Amino acid sequence: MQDFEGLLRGLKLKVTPRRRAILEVMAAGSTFLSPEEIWKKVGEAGTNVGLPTVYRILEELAGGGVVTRVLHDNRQLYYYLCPNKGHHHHFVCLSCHKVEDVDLCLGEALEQEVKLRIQGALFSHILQLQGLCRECREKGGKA
Amino acid sequence: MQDFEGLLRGLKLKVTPRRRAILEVMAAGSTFLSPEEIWKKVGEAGTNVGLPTVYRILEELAGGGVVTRVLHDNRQLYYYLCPNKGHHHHFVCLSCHKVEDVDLCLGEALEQEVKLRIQGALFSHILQLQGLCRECREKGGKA
DNA sequence: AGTTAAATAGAAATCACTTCTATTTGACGA
DNA sequence: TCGTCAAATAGAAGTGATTTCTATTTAACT
Ligand SMILES: [Mn+2]
Ligand SMILES: [Mn+2]
Ligand SMILES: [Zn+2]
Ligand SMILES: [Zn+2]
Repeated sequence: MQDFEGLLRGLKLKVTPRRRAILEVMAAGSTFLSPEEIWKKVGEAGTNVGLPTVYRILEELAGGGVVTRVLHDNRQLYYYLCPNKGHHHHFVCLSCHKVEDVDLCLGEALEQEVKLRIQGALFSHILQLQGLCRECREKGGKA
Repeated sequence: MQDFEGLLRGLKLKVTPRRRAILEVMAAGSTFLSPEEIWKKVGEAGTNVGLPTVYRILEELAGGGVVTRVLHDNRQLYYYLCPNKGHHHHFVCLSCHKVEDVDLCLGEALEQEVKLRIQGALFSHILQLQGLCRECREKGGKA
C-alpha cells in the first residue's frame, strides 16, 4: 500500500497532489478519520486543499472501493483507507478509532436468505462492528 | 401490534396524543419513513405536532428498541416500526421502501471473531441489506 | 507546446437536525 | 375530584456537516 499512483490510475482518476496527500495521510494510520481531520492533516503536511475537495475525493475513493465509509452515532461520516482487497467488514474501536478487519463470509448466507425467503434482489449490505479494541479494553477505554 | 399504550408504558414514556399518532402512522405501513414524512402523515391524520417533537419521539422509540433506524445513501435517517422482538436485522427495498425481517444469528460468529481474533469488547453491530423486494424486482423497480 | 476535459479553490447555500424556553399536560396520590 | 410537578410539547431560532456553484488551474495526451 504505497503505489498511490497505480491505485488512482486503476480508478481512472488523475494523479494530483491533493489525491496523493489525502492517501498519504490516510495510509499513515489505521484509524478512521473525518473529512475535516483529513483536511487539517493534509494542510499540516504542507498541501493546501479545500474542504469540499476533501469531501469529493473521499467519495471518489469510497466509490472505487479503496476507502470504507465508517458509520458513527453522531451521524457524521468517517473514512478509512483499507489496504485489504476482497469482501470483508470492519470492527471499529469507539475509543481510539482503530479499524480492524473482520473476515466473515456472510455473503453466502445473506444471498440465500434474500433469494429464498424474500425472493428479491440483493444489491449490497452494510455490516459494521463497534466496541473496544484489545488495548482500549485492557486500559479501560471510554464508553 | 396495536397496544400502543402498553408499549409506551413499557418504555416508561407517558401516553400522549403525539406518541399515539406517530405509532399509528408507522404501524399503518411496512415501509421505512423519514421524520418529515411521519410529521406530514400525522398532521394529515388530524394531530398537530411539531417537527422537533417527531425527531425526539422517534429517537425515544429507537432507544427503546421499538423502532429501527434505517440507513440510506442520502445520509438521512429513516425509521421503521418493527413488530417483531428478538435480535434480527432488515432487508430494505430501495424502490418501494418496504422493510422485511432477516433472521440470521450472526451474533454468535461475530462475538467469537471479536473475542478470539480481535480480543476486544463488542458493544453492537449494524447489519442492513438493501436491494429490491420481490414485487419490485418482478416489475423492474428503479435503481 | 497545444488542447481539453478533469480537478480545484473559495465563497455561498442548503437543510437535516438540534437547541432553547415558555407553556401545556399526563400521571399519581391526597 | 383535585393539586402537584416532572415530563412533554410548540414554535422560533440556531447549528454545522455537507453540497453546490463558478471561475480558474492542471494533468494527461498528442
Ligand atoms: Mn479492511
Ligand atoms: Mn424487523
Ligand atoms: Zn481502541
Ligand atoms: Zn419494493
